[in-house]
Amino acid sequence: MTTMRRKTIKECPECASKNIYRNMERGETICRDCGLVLEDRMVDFSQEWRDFDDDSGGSRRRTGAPTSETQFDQGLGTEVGSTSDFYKLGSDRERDRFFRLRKWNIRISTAIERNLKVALAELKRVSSFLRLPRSVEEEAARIYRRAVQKGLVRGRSMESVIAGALYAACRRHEIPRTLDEMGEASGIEKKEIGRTYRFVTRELEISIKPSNPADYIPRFASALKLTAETQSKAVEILEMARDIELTSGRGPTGIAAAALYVASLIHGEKRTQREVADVAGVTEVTIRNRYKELIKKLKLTKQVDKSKKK
DNA sequence: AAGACGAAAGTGGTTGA
DNA sequence: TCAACAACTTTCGTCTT
Repeated sequence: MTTMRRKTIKECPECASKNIYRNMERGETICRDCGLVLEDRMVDFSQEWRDFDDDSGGSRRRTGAPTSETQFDQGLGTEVGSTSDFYKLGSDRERDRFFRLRKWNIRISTAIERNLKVALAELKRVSSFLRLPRSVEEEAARIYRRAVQKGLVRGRSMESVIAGALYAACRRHEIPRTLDEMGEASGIEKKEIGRTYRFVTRELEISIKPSNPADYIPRFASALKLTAETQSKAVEILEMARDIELTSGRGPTGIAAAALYVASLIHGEKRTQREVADVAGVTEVTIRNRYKELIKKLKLTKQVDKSKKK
């Protein structure tokens, strides 16, 4: 069996710098010199764990596969006997008992577990589409499992609960995806995802901090091919904005987009409002509104004008 | 001609009586 | 349960580069 491994990058293809920073949690690899996000959107073809049935197993096999939230039974399924055990049994009574138990066990398991199996396959599909790290995937699976146990899926589609769980997991790990992205990946309308997300987090009492606009910056900046300086300028702007309470109550993506827009103006690598709006999933109007507030309240007018004259 | 700007009306969600 | 409300969107006409 061949296993495709993710190539380890040692040097930045853009500027040949070796100053590479790898953030496993976020699934991102970033060049510290030019700010290029190297692996953010790379496909992970690697196997999640080794196939224990292959012929290289044998002597190396000590325990089973690691337990995992994304295996429908945590990889520790039980089955009462197998039909070959049947012949080891003595009396008729023992045989009766054996079959009864076996039948029941299968009946109980299948309903719930078959659902979980399908659900977790869907979860994996969506999460790999979005290139989410395993930690987030596991968290989402944990949330989904609890939702099923509490009967929260009833009256809702399985897919929307999956999407909601993933959205929540991303937020908890501070690598938020927008509802638009989640919608695109899952094929569920973003309204619906938002609804189930709120419902599930409320019912399961999962508390989630309001997301920090700065969490969106690396991804947006990378999509717009902005330099590291512009990116850190945007973060700087966000910090200033937060200090004077410009950020509360506003949609975090809009603020992040506006900060990036302003930063791109200041650093003379201008992007149109349209371009920034598209990657951030907001409208130009929202960017304009946030942008006006920013330059007014933060007195950035001079900086923007200065770079215009160049 | 493209981009930026701003007014006006509409949408979906939250809040408080 | 309903109405007021804030944030954001859509649409469109006008100004600027």
